[in-house]
Amino acid sequence: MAQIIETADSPSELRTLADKVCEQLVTAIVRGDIPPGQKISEPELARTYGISRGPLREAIRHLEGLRLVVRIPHVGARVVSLTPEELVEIYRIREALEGMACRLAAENMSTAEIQGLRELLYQHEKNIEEIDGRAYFQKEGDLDFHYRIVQSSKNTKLFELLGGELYHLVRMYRYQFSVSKSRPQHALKEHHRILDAIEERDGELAEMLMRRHIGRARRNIEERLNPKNKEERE
Amino acid sequence: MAQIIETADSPSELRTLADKVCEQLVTAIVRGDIPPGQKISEPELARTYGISRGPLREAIRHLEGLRLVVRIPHVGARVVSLTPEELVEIYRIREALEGMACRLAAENMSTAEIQGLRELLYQHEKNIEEIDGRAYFQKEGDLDFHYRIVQSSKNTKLFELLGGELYHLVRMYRYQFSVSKSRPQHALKEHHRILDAIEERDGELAEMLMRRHIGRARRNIEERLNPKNKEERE
DNA sequence: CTTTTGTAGTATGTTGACAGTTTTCGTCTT
DNA sequence: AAGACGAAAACTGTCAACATACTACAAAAG
Repeated sequence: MAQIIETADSPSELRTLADKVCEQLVTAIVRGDIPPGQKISEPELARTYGISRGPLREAIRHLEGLRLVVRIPHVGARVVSLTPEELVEIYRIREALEGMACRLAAENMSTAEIQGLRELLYQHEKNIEEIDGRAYFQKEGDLDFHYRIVQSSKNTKLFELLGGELYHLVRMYRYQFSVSKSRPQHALKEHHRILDAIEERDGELAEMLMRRHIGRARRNIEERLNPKNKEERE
Repeated sequence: MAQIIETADSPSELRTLADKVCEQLVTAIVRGDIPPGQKISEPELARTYGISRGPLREAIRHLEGLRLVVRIPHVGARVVSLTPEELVEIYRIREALEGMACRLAAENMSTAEIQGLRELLYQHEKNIEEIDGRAYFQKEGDLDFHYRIVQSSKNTKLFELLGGELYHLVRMYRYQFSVSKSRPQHALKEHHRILDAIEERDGELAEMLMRRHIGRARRNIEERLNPKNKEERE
């Protein structure tokens, strides 16, 4: 019995049941509590969250738009199961989009935002040392950095796109494939370099570094998929 | 009394009312039949389409995901009214994304697809001569070209993104601001050049040409917004 | 005359029930 | 024993009614 949990921001009463349930479902799917490929049973979920099927169906329709579920008329909805190929596709898109976001961030990010982001990185550093590595930084911390940069690009449409469906899908991947021990210290160093470029208002460099950064992550994934053809990677 | 009109593909019966109405509403909004900023009255629309509010609400939820309407809890949904700034933002995103799509298309497009696309361009040429210019080409024809290239990039996620929400928003802009006499012949020539590069499998050049092509369109928009500061554009 | 407040009206949010389709399971046939 | 047919159960799609929140208008107070 999951029940609807009120989230910090947004004054609870002012949001519809569908909105609240949708948010619950997003986190449930992203965290893998509802595993990929699983059928979404309307009656069951309605009982679980203690609501009727009306709002639930609206929530599912929204999840469909977020590409988190796939719906077939008269059959039902299933949680998406990302193929490795699709994941690589998403990383290619991130390469292009976040590269651009980084360039814009270098132009538009306020000094206060830069300082705040630097502090976030220091915090990440501490977390890595403390827990000797992986969990927090891997799962959400890293994405915080990227999220903030996109936010600071001041391109609202870009933020909607990357902060919306793509963001959720990448988060989902992080939890599911449990990114394991993939170079947290190295990534953190790259984050610092990117922020350096932004601080110096060098948009061109910032874009390049971000593209490289994400490109490396993509190649990391590709390698894990086809461990054989290593000779092909540059 | 609009009634639900059956579309060619997809066997009517196999789709839900919500899906059909959603499609109807998309075209109605894109074409401006429901003008930007207009309130979406559930009872009124339900009467109009002869359905109940249940499926209609699901359709609206989907439109919200497509960024075609903005919804406020307990208040209602309104058709988005794109600000010129947002439009420029979208064109910046297209620049990055379609540039990438073009490079991928140069790598992955089949010769049959290339030939089909070339024929489409010849058809556009004829249309421009016949009707002395504007309407068809401006409104939908041009986007067909871009749509097909994205399709031929063989990156399904990219196609979902550009062929989904962004595509509808750009289409909407075309109808609303009625792009007027903005260089159809010139654009067509650029299309041919882009296709040339794709045919020669020169991804780098194809990407550059596409970025320029969209960039010009963006500057075109920017100029119309701020006709004063012309000196700023490069 | 402007502002405020209360009430009526309307729209949104939610529910439960009904209709039609799909899936499942048991039985019968080959 | 394996497959096909058929009936029952479960689920999705749709609807109409109820509850609640907002909106608008009018009357009263400053």
